[in-house]
Amino acid sequence: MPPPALHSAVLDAVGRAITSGDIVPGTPLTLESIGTQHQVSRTVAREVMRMLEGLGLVRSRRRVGLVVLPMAEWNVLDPRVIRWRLAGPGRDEQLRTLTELRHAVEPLAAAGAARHASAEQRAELVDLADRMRVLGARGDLTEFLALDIRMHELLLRASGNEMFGALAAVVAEVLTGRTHLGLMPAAPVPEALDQHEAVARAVADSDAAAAEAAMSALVGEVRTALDAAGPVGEHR
Amino acid sequence: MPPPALHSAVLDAVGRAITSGDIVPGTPLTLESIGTQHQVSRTVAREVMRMLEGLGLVRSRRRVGLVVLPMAEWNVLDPRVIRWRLAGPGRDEQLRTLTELRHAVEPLAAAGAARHASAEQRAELVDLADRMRVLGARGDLTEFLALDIRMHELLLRASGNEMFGALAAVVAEVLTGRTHLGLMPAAPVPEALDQHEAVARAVADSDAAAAEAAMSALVGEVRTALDAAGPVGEHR
DNA sequence: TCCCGCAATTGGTGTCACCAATGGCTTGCC
DNA sequence: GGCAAGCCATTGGTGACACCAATTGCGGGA
Repeated sequence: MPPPALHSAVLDAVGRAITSGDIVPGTPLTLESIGTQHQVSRTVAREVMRMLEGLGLVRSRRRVGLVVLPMAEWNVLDPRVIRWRLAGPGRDEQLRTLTELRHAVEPLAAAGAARHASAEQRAELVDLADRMRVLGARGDLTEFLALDIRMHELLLRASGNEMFGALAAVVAEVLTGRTHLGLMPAAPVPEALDQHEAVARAVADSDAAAAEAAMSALVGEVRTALDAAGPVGEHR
Repeated sequence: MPPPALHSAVLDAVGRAITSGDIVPGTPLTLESIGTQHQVSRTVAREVMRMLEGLGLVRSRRRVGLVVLPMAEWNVLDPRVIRWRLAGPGRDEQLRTLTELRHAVEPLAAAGAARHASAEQRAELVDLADRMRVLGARGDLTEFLALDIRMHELLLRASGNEMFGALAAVVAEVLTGRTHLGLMPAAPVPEALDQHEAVARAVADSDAAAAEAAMSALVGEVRTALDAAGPVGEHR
């Protein structure tokens, strides 16, 4: 329903080219080259450039053009950057680091949710866990994914800390990426279902310590599963 | 040395106005109004708008203009947003949530650094801790701040996880904000110096568990100090 | 030969005028 | 009173322009 939006298409193309490594850091681009390359006017190239600058992918310098920045400067927590990088090479490494981040954040967020969640939120969490079990048994991965995302988003947003809430988009990208990349088993393993239910229950019971432990176990499980499934990115 | 850059000044002004709450979510802006308000052409207003859109502060809709989004949509992890919000009302709440985020992330990052840091990085950490002790005793807050930032950035970047590294800018904003807002004691408390040194030592010794514990204690200290210092934002 | 300084070139920065598309709002018909 | 059609404000996109800073390369002097 939103019209294709020209500049966002160009942004996507250039963003992918940079994050995938097709354009090496240090390479200078020009508005002219972007414009002609994507059949687009100078003005929209400028807007795209501003957005890329906001994502930390490039820096604009006079007389020199847009220099592509090294990865250390990238806004690797921005959902767009995550999506691009999950689609390119190094997605295993990407999933590893993101899962580690989840391991740091989500247990504390679950504990926070156990303390601060509203009655409606607690009820929805339990309901979600139940429906996940049903859908998991049926093997409907896309619907399961939607519930999974919803549950983690709910937990992060109910944590009483907007910083955790801001990471909901990150987790959503990770989950969808993991599913679409075929890294999920055909049917969710029973442990995962149990752990989701344990988290929901602990939050519903306002048991912060239990919620934190359950969430920690859940993400830890994901971590070992990732290590077992795709140890492709052997580095050093 | 970078020229003042016109659009970034406008971005700053509008960003501050939104994050401070002067412009309530739902309010429609127009490029025209932004342009005339800041004596700037429509084109640069458009670029500013694109950046604000990237920060999740506004969404642009045809025929309506730019609608200011609710706080839940904001990119609260972006350093610019953090700086703006730390300068406005609600900075206590802001510091609380950011410190909680640090509590989640920095201990794990320290553990990672103990495993992955290079020899140079380990040496610099120990050196930084030593110099912090010297400067702390002398009471030079601004120099101390620089070392503090450097140390935390080093730890996050050496963690072996770029996601943690991306939070270095966030931590830097928190530390500078805390100092410039006068929330630091005239001279750093001895405990803080000890804990920084303990972290540096543990990382140098490749003792991940000790590094994690020391960092957890350090951030925990900050947390209780904040609670004690400024319980202004009594909410519920 | 080497270094310093000056000047030309290049490409971002900012402005302007214009047209296309769209969607909220109003008007008017049924 | 409800619904449909058309108006028009406002963004989306293009092209051309003046301006200025920094890079680069040329030339002259030591």
